[in-house]
Amino acid sequence: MQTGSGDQAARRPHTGRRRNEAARRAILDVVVDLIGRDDDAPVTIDTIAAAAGVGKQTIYRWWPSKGAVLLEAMTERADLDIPPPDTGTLAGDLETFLRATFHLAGQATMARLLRKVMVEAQLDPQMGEATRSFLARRRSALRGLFERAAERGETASGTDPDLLVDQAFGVLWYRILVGHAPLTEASATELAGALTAQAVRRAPGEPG
Amino acid sequence: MQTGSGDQAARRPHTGRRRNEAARRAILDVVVDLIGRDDDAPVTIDTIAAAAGVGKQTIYRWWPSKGAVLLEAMTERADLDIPPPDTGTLAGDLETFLRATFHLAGQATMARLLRKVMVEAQLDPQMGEATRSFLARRRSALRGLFERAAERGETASGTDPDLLVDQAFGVLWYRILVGHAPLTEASATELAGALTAQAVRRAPGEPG
DNA sequence: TCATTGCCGAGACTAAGAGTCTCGTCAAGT
DNA sequence: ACTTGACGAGACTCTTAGTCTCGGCAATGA
Repeated sequence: MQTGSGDQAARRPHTGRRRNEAARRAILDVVVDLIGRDDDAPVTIDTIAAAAGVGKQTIYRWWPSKGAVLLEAMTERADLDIPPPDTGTLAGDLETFLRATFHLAGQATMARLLRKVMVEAQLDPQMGEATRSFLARRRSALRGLFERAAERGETASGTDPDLLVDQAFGVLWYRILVGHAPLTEASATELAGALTAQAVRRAPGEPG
Repeated sequence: MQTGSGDQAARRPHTGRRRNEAARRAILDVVVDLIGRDDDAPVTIDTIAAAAGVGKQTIYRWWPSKGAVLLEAMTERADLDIPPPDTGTLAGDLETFLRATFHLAGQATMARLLRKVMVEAQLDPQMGEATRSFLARRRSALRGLFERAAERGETASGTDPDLLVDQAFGVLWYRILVGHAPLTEASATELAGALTAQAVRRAPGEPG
């Protein structure tokens, strides 16, 4: 997500008062705090601004929409907390990655944040694009695990890594949005095992 | 979704003007028509009422919210168009079911309808419950295929049908909501093959 | 046939929330 | 000191869901 109108800095040197980084942090932190509360307090621009001790215009100076603020709060945490693992085997990599992912996304606050971001992505095309781009990074991280396994000769040819990736993130998002089943780390492990087998499985007659 | 206040009929015989079934049909049809249009015309209660030639109150007399109308329009089509198949093998059943499901959900109008319903489900707890209940029916239909295969002794013990089901619908919803990849029938077939193998796979040492 | 009941279309109205605009203030550069 | 632009505050517009009210009309029962 673009952070404000920094492009005019290219034309002339900056003068005047500088942006308040503390306000930026307060806004992002307040979003997570408000969403995390048990009472279903409304997370509106007004409540965010009030709780952060900030004017509404300060929010819109830094982000193009409310959804963009939510997305950045989410992105900060997701990109930080789930680095791609390297255990040496596909099974190990997958289990590590999926357990960490399910653990993070399964926390109540994060789950609610994800839901809200996905809603905004459906409502506003610009948010849709930004969200798609974030999710592409996550998919790419997971696909990398399969590709590395392929380079090691660990997987069968002809398996479609994109489908494997969508099966994994599909379960995650489907459960978060529908809420019929929790995102447990046990299910992450089970899923990792299934996807490993799916990637490794040989076509009939293919040498192993 | 409950259809209006029919419960007072239990107390005394109905008198007065009856509900207009034509208006009900017009409303549901107009919703699909509006959503299907290429121009992203707003699908609001006002535009629905106007296009259906109906007063807004008539909509709210029959449905508790706008989301409920969308959900019913969706439900009508989904329950109708995807009967559980019975080809005799898990592989055949799965492929038939998933191809039909992906085909229906992959149509532009249906996909947009699904997106809107999912958004409403996130925004309104009552809609969340109603949507969850619809999706539970779809999951149950798919899980039935696995359970029948298990009764035939076709699948391995210890595979979790709920995870298999969530992988299938997960891919569907993830792709619909994120929009990074289309829902092709080819991918349905590939997914059916993968899930079949997952269900049939034997644990090491388990007799086949 | 005629009164009662309750749905009908129409549209005014309320409430909530996203995003804009303005104002007086304050801080960073020149 | 002066200029520039971010700051908090809050009034304002706009959209949209949902409610309320009205006169009209259709089905029932006496």
